[in-house]
Amino acid sequence: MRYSKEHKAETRQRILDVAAPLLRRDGFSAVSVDKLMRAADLTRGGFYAHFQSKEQLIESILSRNAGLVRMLDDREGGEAQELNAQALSILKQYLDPQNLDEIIEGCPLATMPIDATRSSPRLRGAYGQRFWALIEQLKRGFGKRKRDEEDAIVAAVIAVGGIVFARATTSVEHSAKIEAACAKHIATMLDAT
Amino acid sequence: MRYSKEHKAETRQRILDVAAPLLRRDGFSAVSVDKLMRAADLTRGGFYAHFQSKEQLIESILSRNAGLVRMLDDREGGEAQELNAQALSILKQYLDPQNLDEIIEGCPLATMPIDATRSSPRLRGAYGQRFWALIEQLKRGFGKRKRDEEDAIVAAVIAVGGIVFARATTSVEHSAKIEAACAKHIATMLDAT
DNA sequence: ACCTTTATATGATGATTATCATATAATAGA
DNA sequence: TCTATTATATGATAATCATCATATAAAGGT
Repeated sequence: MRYSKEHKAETRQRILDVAAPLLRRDGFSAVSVDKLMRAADLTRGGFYAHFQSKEQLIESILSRNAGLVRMLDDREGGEAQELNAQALSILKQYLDPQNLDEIIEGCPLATMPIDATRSSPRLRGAYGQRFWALIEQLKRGFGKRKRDEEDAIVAAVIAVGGIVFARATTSVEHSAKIEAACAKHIATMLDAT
Repeated sequence: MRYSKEHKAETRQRILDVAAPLLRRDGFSAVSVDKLMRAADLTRGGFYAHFQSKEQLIESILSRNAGLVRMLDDREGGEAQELNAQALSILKQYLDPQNLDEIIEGCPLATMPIDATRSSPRLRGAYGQRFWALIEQLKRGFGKRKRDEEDAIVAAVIAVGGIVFARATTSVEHSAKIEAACAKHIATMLDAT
């Protein structure tokens, strides 16, 4: 080997890190291999030494923990009560209008659901697994009632959906109202648990 | 004029009707002018006699009432109580797993939020207005409490978001669970109103 | 210092894109 | 029947796409 042992792995990682936010912002079809490699200070030719195809790159990105799922993953352990409080605090932060462009651009769940819907079963499956991982994480903090899972599903839909729809309008007033209503409703749900 | 007076208007309408489901299913960028005109049994050249640009066609489509908004629009009038019951029944139908591909493919709110997010302010504004129209319609049936609007927002996010995320996975079990949990939660919310 | 192996770059392919200029076809009014 | 006018079709442009074959460059082991 002529390049240092880690060189290729580092480059691969760099491609992933550079491509991920581009794909979230512009969508699967608007980000060409050429663009993303240029963004990583490389040229398109080398891409296929790291990934079999553009689809496989996207799958790698969809399969990583990121955005809201990662935020919840980073919680410390604790009793259900405490996990619940942590989740609530994270969801509030997630739904803070100040983060609409910042944090939120980093969350694949909120930025790629329709891209995933229109993609191959493979990619749709990868997205679905991440969404379900979110639900499982929310369940962790809940009590042992029958409606655990249902409440976790609804909380996930409200949190991520709130971002999706808040982003899909030009009215900052409407955006703020959507986020505030979603945050409040989640707080009510989690408090009542 | 050599063609009958209505001819051109009819053709324009046909283009809109054919293009709308294509755009919802495949997204703004995947539907070329060529494809959509062929689907309307025409050729790409004529397109620009009807629309200034592809963007303007999309704006026309986003501005029409369709999907869930139309379903609620078609309600008969009545007292708040009755409007509320009608809305609940419509939302249940909307969230019925049986309709995931059928009715749902027709709802721009559930199929285009991310396309809108990534588009010009003009298109994002058109989408946002339709989403807010849904919220206004849901408010109609509610009581006069302070939380009217907040509840309507949350109901809208759960209904449309439920469809968005149910569609974004390959697992029919997960899809069904998401839709069921969303339908049940909306029922609880509206009953309590 | 050099050679061999591997990472990246260059150049090319054939397909597809939005848009427009120009050509054709269709028919209402004369 | 003919003509003037308008709706649609054809052909072209320059850009972009994913992918690959081939060329170059980089540096570890000798």
